[in-house]
Amino acid sequence: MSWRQLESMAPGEVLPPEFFARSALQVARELLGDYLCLREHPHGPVHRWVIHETEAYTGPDDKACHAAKGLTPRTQVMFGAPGHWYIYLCYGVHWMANIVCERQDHPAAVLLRGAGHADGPGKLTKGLGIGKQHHGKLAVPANGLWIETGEDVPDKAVDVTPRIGIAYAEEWVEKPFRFIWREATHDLKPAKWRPTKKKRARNR
DNA sequence: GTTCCGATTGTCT
DNA sequence: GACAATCGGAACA
Repeated sequence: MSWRQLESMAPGEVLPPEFFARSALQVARELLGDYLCLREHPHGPVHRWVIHETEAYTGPDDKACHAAKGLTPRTQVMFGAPGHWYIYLCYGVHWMANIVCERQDHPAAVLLRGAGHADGPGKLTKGLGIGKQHHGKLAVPANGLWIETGEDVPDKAVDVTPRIGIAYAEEWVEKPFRFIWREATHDLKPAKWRPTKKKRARNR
């Protein structure tokens, strides 16, 4: 039974911080079908994109999780309260949108990889206009970026795979921490795993 | 169809 | 100074 059913939330309700105060794996799975919502101006239109792909970064022991290297200025929001946005620049090019999970002092987060017609985390943030201005903010409508309940997605419609782009994470590379809502993505190209250029050079 | 590669900058060593 | 939770386009098959 999902948290949503326990709390009997109707579709279209804002997910409160408590929703995220659980394991990143559980949150990542349940976010499928929910709406990523953005409003640029207080009186501007609300953009709602259905979330169809997520990844869980589970804590300080997870070598793929940025917080595995300890508390730094960049990662400190992951060590804080759940329900806040952790947003960072990847490859000097793309902003990644993550929402902090678990509890204070247990760094964990869920990366939003696909929503609406965007089939990658960089396209998602670019398409919606998410950037460093949202970093560290609580995910509530007053801050312009939040998540609302959508439909429940059944397990049979969900693919679970290893995470993308984390070839350095040793025994955590193969963990099935990526969740894809298949029906929502069948006409999008799936993200392919590929080692980074430098890793390829090293392996030659 | 697949594979390769550069872009571009914050972060950590 | 190395490298990164990516992407789009070019080159090749």
